Amino acid sequence: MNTLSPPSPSPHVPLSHQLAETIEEDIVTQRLPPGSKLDEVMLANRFQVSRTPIREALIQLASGGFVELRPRRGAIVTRADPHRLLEMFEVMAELEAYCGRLAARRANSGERQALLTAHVACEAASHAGDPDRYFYLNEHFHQTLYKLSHNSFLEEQARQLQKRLRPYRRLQLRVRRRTEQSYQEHQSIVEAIVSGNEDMAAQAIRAHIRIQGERFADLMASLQGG
Amino acid sequence: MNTLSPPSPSPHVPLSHQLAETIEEDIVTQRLPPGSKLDEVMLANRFQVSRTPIREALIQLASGGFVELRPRRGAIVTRADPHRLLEMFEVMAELEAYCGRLAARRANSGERQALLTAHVACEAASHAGDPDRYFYLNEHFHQTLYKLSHNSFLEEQARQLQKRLRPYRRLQLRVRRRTEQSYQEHQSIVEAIVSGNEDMAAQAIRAHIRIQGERFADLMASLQGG
DNA sequence: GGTATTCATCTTGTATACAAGAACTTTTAA
DNA sequence: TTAAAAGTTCTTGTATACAAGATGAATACC
Repeated sequence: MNTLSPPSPSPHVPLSHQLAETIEEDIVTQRLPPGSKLDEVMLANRFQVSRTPIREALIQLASGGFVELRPRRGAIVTRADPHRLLEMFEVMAELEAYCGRLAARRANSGERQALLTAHVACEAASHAGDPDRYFYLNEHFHQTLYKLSHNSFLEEQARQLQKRLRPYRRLQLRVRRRTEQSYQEHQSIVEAIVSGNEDMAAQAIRAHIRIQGERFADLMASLQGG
Repeated sequence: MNTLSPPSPSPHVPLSHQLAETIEEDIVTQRLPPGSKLDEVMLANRFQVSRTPIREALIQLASGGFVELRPRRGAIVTRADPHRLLEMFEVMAELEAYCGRLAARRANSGERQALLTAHVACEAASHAGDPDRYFYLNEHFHQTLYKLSHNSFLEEQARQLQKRLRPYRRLQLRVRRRTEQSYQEHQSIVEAIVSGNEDMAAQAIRAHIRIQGERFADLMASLQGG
């Protein structure tokens, strides 16, 4: 037995894992909208595999909250009702606010610079009102924030929830001048963290995330009413 | 060999789900300690089922963070290193603190009474220094707290993490006079929530949870050193 | 005509079969 | 004696087979 070289991570990735990632991507990008039925045979044919890895992928997705497994009645893409989404945004706001607080406390100068860089990168897309590009850069900005917390578990939790809320956040940016407003909010966040103001960082982030939940609620209400 | 109780017969729930619950219970109660190898054939024999539902259960457990799936090399019970656990306790502290804040803001008088009842129930076990009984009642107290947040998503997240940290919290209560101290801390929490003092509730809970993480770190350090 | 019931079909849940990589054992070379 | 190499066994990953509940259609009944 060789004790010097550590066991290298197996290069082999199970099919079910790859399938889960692919299907999850289809869900968060709305190619598979909430409520879609996920027929095992259909998916098996589509990906040219047997039902076994498909089922295993669906179980992973269910554990992540992306799909709902109804015993003996198949899987559907989770459809979150507005109230549930508000709750999720509430939790997201707290998680991110805590990331910000820790970032303000723990981030070194290089990391603060990285956050600033990620922020500046958003500027052009914001002013141009390019929601797709802004969406991408915005995600990067927030993920940078998570990393600066120096708490990898918190970072993972935040990323997971970010992904889960992705379809609903995406909608927001189509609202008039939302990208510019979002960018302004980022400005306050960056200032607070760079200057090491924990409370201000937490408060700015909380407000930033909450706005999305509330806007979503408004949107849903208007759709109900119209 | 240790007898792991078979899954309870429940016709409409998939086997894999029951198996996952049973195995998870064995993990959080340390009947399957961190690092244990989870051989698929062995588990299949033990539960008198085929490997298929066993594999599906393991995937669910992996998504919940209870086991680690190493491609082509089998599953083991997750062994969290001390640093990781500190991180998890940090996040738990924030989640629960937020539960407490929302509870102080939102709970009605009946709910406040329920919390008080759950608290008082802990008293006898605390003074008797009965860690097992206190552990059970303590979990109920905290779960009541989660419910009072009036945010079911937050409640679920908190319960999940509570379960995941269970093996490590359980250790704490064996420490001398820890049950009494825990009970005292609960006292401050209850007072804050009943009186509707959000900040005090959040702060008291944060401290309460943090102590566990820090005590755990101390314990690990002493084991390392000795 | 509408509703309940029975039967055929389809889909899911579990078991078994087979293929391929990992672990272990034995052999061989220095 | 130690270490590398080869061969064997064992375990996991995927495919297929089969059983049982769910869906839907046709029929019987009011």
